[in-house]
Amino acid sequence: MTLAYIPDDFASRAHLASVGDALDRMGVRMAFAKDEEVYAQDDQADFIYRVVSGAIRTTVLMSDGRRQIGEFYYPGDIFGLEPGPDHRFSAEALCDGVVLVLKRSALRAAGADADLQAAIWAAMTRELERTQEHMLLLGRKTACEKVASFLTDLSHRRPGEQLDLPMSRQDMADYLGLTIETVSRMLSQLQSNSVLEFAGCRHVRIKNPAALARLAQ
Amino acid sequence: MTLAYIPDDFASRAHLASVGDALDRMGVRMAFAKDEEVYAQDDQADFIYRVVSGAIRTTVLMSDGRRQIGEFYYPGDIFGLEPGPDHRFSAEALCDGVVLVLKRSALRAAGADADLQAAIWAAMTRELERTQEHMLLLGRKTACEKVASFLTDLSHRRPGEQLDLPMSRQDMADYLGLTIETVSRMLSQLQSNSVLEFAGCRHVRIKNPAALARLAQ
DNA sequence: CGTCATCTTGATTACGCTCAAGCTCCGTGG
DNA sequence: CCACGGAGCTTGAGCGTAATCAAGATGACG
Repeated sequence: MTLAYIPDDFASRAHLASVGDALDRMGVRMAFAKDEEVYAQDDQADFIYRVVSGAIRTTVLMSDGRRQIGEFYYPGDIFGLEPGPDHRFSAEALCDGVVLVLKRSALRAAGADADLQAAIWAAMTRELERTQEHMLLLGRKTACEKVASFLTDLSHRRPGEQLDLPMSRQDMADYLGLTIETVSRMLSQLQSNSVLEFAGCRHVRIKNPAALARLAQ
Repeated sequence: MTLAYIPDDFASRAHLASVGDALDRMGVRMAFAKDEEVYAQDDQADFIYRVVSGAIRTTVLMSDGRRQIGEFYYPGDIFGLEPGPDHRFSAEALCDGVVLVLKRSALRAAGADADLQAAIWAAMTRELERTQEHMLLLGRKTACEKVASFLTDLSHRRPGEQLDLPMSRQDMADYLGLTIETVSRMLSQLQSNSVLEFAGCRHVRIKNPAALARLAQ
């Protein structure tokens, strides 16, 4: 990890935070290389983070190496919010990117910046909603529904003509509770059904969003 | 649902909340019958709840009837905490029981009751930790590991010589992302391996907690 | 004591996993 | 610019775990 940018009057600005995007003004920009760790499991949860560019995954490991991905985060998303004192998941960069980092104590010291507090509260809300939706997916959906749900969700979070996938098939598999082979098969099947069209394995166009949403249940 | 107990000077006491258990003094006791709904999916999340007796499950349904149970709550547990404006899951009584209910606005009006705030924060922390552990279970554990994890967890939350299960096999299955048949088979297997001993299908004794914990991974 | 929901057990099926080749694509260096 | 190499992806064959379908057994309650 390398410091990409530190505001020159970081400390003195803290108390001025009141309007607009406090994170932008108070935070420190840090660049992360692909697969670099932003924070580790059991680290103290002293900071909050926002993705500037690139993408982030949060993961938990079992002793035998089985892995579960908790969530993917894209530019604009806030992550690292945990009410407890330490992180239960680790966070890593999916690809090279930049993250804005803000110490929680600085946040408290700055007092009630209404906008920032609202943004954090909104992020916690989204976080919980997504986690609960993820539990339903893991517990009760079929492989096809899982993959369709994943793509539908991603397309809503990253609108655009073409969807590009910053994560590997292994990352998708560990997010969906599947194997890479099953993920690959489902994607191939969706392509042969004319729901998707791939232009290289990391670039998809959703040809039939309605059908995809239907398959996602 | 029936009102079981309303403090006679409910309103006047609110501003006195400062030490001890504010929930006890400010909350309203309500009795729920087995399978009765405490709150519904998409209800406004205006209240927080604490189990006094009995047990509660939170559930989410798919359109075709598939069900996922988010969590079980036992006496002393706080539930219904959601940062968003409405509930994503519904909550129902597993068996007849009593729940203490406190309106959030009353909570805010009462100001900073340090003990209560700390209890709520601790509950949110536990909630998130449990949810993340639950995701790992749903996504990456085998049927046997799921059942063993469930019993190990339950035994820690409800210590005692004998463990009694307030939920049906269907509830366990919907919590673990399995079918009732698989749950039943795993329990039978654990009994034949002398890890468990049943005295009726709702009462278990854990004969070998170490083995159970090992199977839970 | 009888009835019915709930739970257990058995037989069979199927979905997704494992193991095993190939293939693609991308970066690298000649 | 193209050949090479290798990680990551796809596809195939066979298997295994858990689901489904189908009887029975248990036990709670009137």
